[in-house]
Amino acid sequence: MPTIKDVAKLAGVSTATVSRAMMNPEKVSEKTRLKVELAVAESGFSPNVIARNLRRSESKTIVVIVPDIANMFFASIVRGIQQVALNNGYKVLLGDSIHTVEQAKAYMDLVRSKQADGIISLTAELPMEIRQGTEIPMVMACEYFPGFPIPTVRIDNRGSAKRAVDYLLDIGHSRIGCITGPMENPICVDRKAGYQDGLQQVNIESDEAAFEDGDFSFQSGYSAFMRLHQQYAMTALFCFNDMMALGAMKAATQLGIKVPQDLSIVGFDDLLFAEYTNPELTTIRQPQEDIGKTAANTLMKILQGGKANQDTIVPTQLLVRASCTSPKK
Amino acid sequence: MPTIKDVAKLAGVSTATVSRAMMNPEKVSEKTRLKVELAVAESGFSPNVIARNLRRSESKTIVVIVPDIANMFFASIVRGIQQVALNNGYKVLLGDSIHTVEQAKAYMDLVRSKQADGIISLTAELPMEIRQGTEIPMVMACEYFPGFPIPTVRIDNRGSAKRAVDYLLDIGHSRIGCITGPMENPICVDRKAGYQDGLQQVNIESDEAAFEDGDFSFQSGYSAFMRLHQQYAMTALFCFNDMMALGAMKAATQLGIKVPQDLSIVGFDDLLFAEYTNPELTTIRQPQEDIGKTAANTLMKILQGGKANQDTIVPTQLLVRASCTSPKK
DNA sequence: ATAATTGATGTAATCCGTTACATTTTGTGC
DNA sequence: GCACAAAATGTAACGGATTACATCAATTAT
Repeated sequence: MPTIKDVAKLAGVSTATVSRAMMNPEKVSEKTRLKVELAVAESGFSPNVIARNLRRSESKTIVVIVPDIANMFFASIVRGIQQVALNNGYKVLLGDSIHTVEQAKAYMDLVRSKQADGIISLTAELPMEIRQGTEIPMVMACEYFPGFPIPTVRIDNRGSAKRAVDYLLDIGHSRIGCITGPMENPICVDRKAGYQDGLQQVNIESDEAAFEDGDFSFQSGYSAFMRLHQQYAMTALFCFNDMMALGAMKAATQLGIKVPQDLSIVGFDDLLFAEYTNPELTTIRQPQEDIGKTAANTLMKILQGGKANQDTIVPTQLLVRASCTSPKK
Repeated sequence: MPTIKDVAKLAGVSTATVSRAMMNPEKVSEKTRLKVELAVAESGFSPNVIARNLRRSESKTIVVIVPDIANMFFASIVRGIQQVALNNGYKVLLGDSIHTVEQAKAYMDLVRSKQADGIISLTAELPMEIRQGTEIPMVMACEYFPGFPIPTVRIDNRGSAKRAVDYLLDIGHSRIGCITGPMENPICVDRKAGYQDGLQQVNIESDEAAFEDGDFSFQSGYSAFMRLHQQYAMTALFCFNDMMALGAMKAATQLGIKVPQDLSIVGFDDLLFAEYTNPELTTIRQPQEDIGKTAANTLMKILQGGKANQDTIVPTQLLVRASCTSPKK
């Protein structure tokens, strides 16, 4: 592999001039620029970016921490991040933390060791240290910690959940089951509050028997419904994500409960498959790619030394599809 | 950020000794090792990996090129890769090529510019140059080019497709539609050949009207079935992936065609949701995580200077679920 | 006891661009 | 044609680790 020295020799100039010709073309004369370009082409020179990064002490790389790469919810967000990052000359290192704090910490250390410039975390399962602030340029997306000194990009979880429940109430339901996510997760607390807001508004008392915990997986939705079905008579079900909604739908079908005739189901996220379930799934749409782009833009701003919004809330949308109908009289 | 010099001063030794104490502890005396460790802890030193990489001229990073990160099929493969990479001290840079050769090339350039040591490509949409061999350490997974000098990890597409068709024939079907992928893709050619092998074995003539192309997306499965339904009377359908199978299932349902009573459907891949469709989808299981691990192990071997198997074929499995039944008499 | 070997440590070159500073060239104004 | 400013280019330090080689001390063999 040729180095900048080879190019310099070939072009008959100094390495400094070669560097300038490539980085700040306006700083060299037309003539030498052409000489250099020719020499670059002839030698097939490609700069060693590691050396550049060392000198500049930046890596032009950001790390995205996802708690579970196999969870489809994160895919489109990552794509959004990637687009913005690429446009700004950054690469994206994807880190699957597998829901462990240690892994997340390992990825955060990449910034300390200068291998990455900043982090976008799609999980709140992070080391405690950062609770009291961190020098690491960092943005959280989707998840958050209340009172956390890190910019976030997320949705109005409480309002969105209320929106879903309002819809079910509107079409006549009053006994609405709820499959939550892990309740130590703040966004789940918010969504549960939103669910309760909805009921409260029409003076229905919230019943603890209406809740079952899931962990956002298909499987957990399935088993949560199996439990819920035994403890709570309902005509509608609100799930904290689409995967659990699909799991619940399978469980209901197995139990001979017809969706939507006997049970209306609302999900959350609007994953790609939501339009292809049978029946099609009514859900709260999160603009995943937008969330990714916004988070990436926020991080870019921070990396350029600017101050970023502390919190950006992106809008959601209720998508009414075939999985809901009015309850039978 | 403290550097190795600071640590050296603090420990009262040379930088060389500090470096040795950390990299080859057996090369320094017990006593100095402890001094150094203490100094490292006290100063909070974390080595600048960029500097190390420059000196060593390696980056301990591999790039994974996926054609579409939002396609769930790749998620588990990436996870498998990531596990092996991490165990070997490598980071994973995820590159979404968005089905474009230019993007793929940009990611390949990371190796030339020393930002990455090797590549695992999950797509065959790569620059032509590599057809005649490449110096870049590289492995392809899932996809491949026939007669391509790059190690691959993949399944027996032809045999697996035949297996699916054999099953449908076994349970009594003889008119079997087929939704393919893009036919410029060699794995699609193989699967089509497998389909035809199956029919030929029982002396059924292959009918071009039985085929419709898709592009592996939900949407394309839906529209392909809408077209296919008009041109070919069938009792069973074989789709080249699960997403298209689900799209086709939706189309059939909308047309009043009952699955599996009126139409049996077999997919391909066994994505996570395949068990949760309604009815549950019969499919060919690809061991995605294994494919990822094997590909990563192969690349590791290459990076260590070893010779890797040219091709590794991993086994698939037919998973019989509820989306198939014998045709009505 | 002395030479030879082994082990521990230090010195300084090296990886390859970038960039502050010095120097030379070119250009402008009078 | 001269003085001076501006533009172009060169020289060399620098980033922060690793490592070949040199040096010195301790151990072993003879």
